[in-house]
Amino acid sequence: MPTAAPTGPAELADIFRQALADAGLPDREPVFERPRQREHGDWATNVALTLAKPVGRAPRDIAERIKNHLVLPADVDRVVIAGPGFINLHLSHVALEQVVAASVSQGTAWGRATQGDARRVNVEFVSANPTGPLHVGSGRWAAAGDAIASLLEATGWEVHREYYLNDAGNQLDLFGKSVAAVARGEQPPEHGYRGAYITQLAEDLDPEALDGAGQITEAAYRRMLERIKATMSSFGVDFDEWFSERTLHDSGAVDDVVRRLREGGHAYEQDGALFLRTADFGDDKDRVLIRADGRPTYFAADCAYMASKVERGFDVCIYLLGADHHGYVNRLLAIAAAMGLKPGTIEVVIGQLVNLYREGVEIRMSKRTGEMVTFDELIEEVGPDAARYTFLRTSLDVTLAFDIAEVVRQDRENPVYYVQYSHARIAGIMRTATERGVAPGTVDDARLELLTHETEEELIRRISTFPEVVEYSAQERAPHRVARFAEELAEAFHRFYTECQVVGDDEDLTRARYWLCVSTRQTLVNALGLLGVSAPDRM
RNA sequence: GCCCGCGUAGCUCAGGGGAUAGAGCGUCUGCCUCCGGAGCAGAAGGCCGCAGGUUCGAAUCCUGCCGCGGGCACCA
Repeated sequence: MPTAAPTGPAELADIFRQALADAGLPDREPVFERPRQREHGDWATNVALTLAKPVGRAPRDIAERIKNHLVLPADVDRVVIAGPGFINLHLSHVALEQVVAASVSQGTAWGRATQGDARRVNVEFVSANPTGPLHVGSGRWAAAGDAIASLLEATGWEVHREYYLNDAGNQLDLFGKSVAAVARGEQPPEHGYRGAYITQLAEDLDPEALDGAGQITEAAYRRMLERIKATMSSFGVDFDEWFSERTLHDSGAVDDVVRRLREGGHAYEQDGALFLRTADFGDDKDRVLIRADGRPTYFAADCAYMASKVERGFDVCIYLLGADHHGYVNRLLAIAAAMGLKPGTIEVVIGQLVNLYREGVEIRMSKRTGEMVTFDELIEEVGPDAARYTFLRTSLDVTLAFDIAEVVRQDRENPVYYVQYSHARIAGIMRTATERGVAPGTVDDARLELLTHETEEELIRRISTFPEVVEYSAQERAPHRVARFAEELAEAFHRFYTECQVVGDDEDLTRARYWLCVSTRQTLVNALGLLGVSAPDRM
């Protein structure tokens, strides 16, 4: 049984480059892609098309010349010149058998890749102010940040998941004052916090027992933090670190970074305040580090926070921010430039916001009145799997229309169940196989060459693309690619299932199909795992 | 006004410069003596916002315009 991997784009590129040289054609890096149409084979390259102009010959003629000089490995069955001059490669059945064997033997490592020297990446996400419960919008960042982190882990990065806690400054004070006011039976201050959770906090925290507003603030903050942690935990997101802004002030890190920026010549005083020349590095205007009254701004803490990340040894720091914070991108990059960081060290990923609907009717959330659907409530209503999947199947570049009624419905309206159902179905087949006394043997002994039904080959081809999907999704910070892949994989499986009886009279065929099921199940588990969605054996 | 994102089927959305633009939902038609029908097969439904440009080739890249969302503090 073959254990090697099928020929991929990297090997093909080398082979084609050699052919170009042997054919006396100019050197060019051939790009291989997966053709959309099945008839166009497993890999296609347009290299002949790109050479047509410089060489001054028809693309199909060039393709013919390249083809005549190709020295191909055994698992490439056919080379076909098609259309305007594409060179299509068809892999043999042995290549498919290799995929089944490899996915089974690699198990949870299937689809993962390693880097020579594991580089460290900090992924910071959610980081909502601890002045209220997380709202639904934060759910998108929780799901996406966690999935991006998982994707980076799967491609060989050493990943640190981090939540930045704004536990210093005006907003927290205002939050404390709001709770204290309500506890005394007064109205919260103007622009203060209100809503049921404030009332609840005011009732729970006895102002008599707490000496002054400072302690109320502290107690209320602790409660909110615990609630946020509980929410993240119930959603299955596990942060390596809850980084406190206070520590930056208390340790002198803020003063430090301000001093360093000043020494670097990037800061100046005006109107009694200290400004950082962020405009020199692409920002719209310079930003205040130290206010005229001597207090550092939130922006100064941001500088210290970035410095902390770099000092902690991260090669890359990803900030996942909502579109309502996109104005921060340039100033964050400007800080990085002012600190002399290598380009690419700081990377900001922007996600568009979430609009909530119920049965097509938009639910307007108002922070001012405190009326909103909290993330807790959403998880409670739709469950963590459906919530995660819905957040993740759409590109972060698109404003998400999250219809609670649709997501909560446990039927085919929700793609997450379609994917999970395929896994449960496989588990069901496994149970049947056991009941009927099937002895599957090992994948290496199975006669995988029997898997020649069209739906079997399609399923294996789909499985074979999983490592590429993982790599591309990680590189593009695009977890929705994994979700879409899972849907396509589930579809391929359901078609196979409809056409092919797994547990049947033919023992060899039963064993071969059994291992194809194992391969599919492993791929589903690995894909859903990257998204933080469970793969249930029964539904 | 400036900055960011989006505009693709009735709705929600995929689509990595390639070949005949896809899926789910909704609508319509079929498929359960057989491993899970939360499934499968099929039909209908598209000037890919508009106009230019680059390219052998543009839904994809560039420019302009239109529309929608978000952002433009010595708040965080």
